[in-house]
Amino acid sequence: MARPREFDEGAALDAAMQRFWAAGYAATSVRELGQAMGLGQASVYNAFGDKRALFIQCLDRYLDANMRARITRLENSLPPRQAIETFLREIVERSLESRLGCLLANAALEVAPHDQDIADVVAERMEELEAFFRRCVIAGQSDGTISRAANAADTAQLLLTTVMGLRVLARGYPKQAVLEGAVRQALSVLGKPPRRRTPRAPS
Amino acid sequence: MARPREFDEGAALDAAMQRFWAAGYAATSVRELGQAMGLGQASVYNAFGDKRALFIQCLDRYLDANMRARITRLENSLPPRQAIETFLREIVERSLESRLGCLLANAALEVAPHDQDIADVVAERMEELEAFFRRCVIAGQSDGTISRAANAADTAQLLLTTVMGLRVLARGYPKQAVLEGAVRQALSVLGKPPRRRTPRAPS
DNA sequence: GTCATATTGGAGCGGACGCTATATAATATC
DNA sequence: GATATTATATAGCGTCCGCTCCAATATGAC
Repeated sequence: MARPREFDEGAALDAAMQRFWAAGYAATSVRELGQAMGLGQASVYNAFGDKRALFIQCLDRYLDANMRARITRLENSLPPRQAIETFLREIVERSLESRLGCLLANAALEVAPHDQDIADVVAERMEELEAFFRRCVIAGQSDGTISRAANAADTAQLLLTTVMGLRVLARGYPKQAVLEGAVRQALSVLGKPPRRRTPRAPS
Repeated sequence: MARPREFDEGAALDAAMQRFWAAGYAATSVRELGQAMGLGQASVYNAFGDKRALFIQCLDRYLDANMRARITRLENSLPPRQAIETFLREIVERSLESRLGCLLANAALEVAPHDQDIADVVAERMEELEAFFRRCVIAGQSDGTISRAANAADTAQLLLTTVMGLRVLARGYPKQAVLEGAVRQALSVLGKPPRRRTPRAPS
């Protein structure tokens, strides 16, 4: 009953996401976004609302495509301890490839303190990541691959904090030795990795 | 030989620093800065150069007055393990008081990737904080208050990462239980705190 | 006091900002 | 094919941006 869109909304959102990711919210203009998306400004506003609404859609898309997809993939394909280890190691890999860091961390610092809606999204997703770590720790303690000495909630909170810290370092102090050392030491709180197939929990 | 300044440069820098700290670099205009500093724009440019130069001066001032001063104070007044513990606990306290976070972390995410000079400052100061933690860990291992099981460099890197992560959470997910749990678990890598006055190192 | 120098307030530069109004083009329905 | 509806392109709205010019003002050196 009307003229159809000439562009792929998903691809356009991806392009906008990349700009916000690289340059931040305030430093990215709607004109730049439109250019990156291959759209005129009118189409941007027509399809996605204003700049803030577009940012929220980009943030959601980023989190679904990156964080949540990674959680699902690792949780379904690896035993819990390895899921944690792989999660952190993948972040180090990405951080050494580029200085983009993490759009969630960037948004948490730049936008969340001044925008309640975005703050809610950020908090919700951080909680989601924390919950993933907590599930993994508890499962690992059950199957004997993670020490029962450490409190699961505390460990999950440290892992969340470590991820966010790594993302800051990725943009501001991207030294391989630092990232890898931090991860190595963070993982040490899980206890020594099991050498046998079905090791006993220490206590 | 000329008309003197009518304002206190330090106080003006402090006022500008607060604005950058709270709102970020891009989202703070020179007009706002001048207003907060009690200066006309001409005086701002005359005394501090352009916006970017002013930001760098604010960042330096922030780091000297906060990070470096704290390092010096703790290192001179406390034994090494307590210096680490107090550093982290003070950050948690500050994070629960306000959502300001840390100007260094904010700058690392927002500005460093696009400005080499600022990136250099950021990296330099991160290295400084890392070195503080490393000194403390090594000293604590010498006096027996910190376990020798953990690698000192790795531990310092984890502590640096934890600090940066806490600063992200402060702005985006400021839950007391999360901050405290993360710190508790991060400190656990130092080994159990000594109960006796002069405990032995474990090995 | 005179002069040279530096600071200050205010006006304003050119340009980019977020966003919108309007007019045209393209489609599904009937 | 006429109509209703949406998408696109262009132009432009008012505002704020970083920054500068300029006249007025206030000091130290002589």
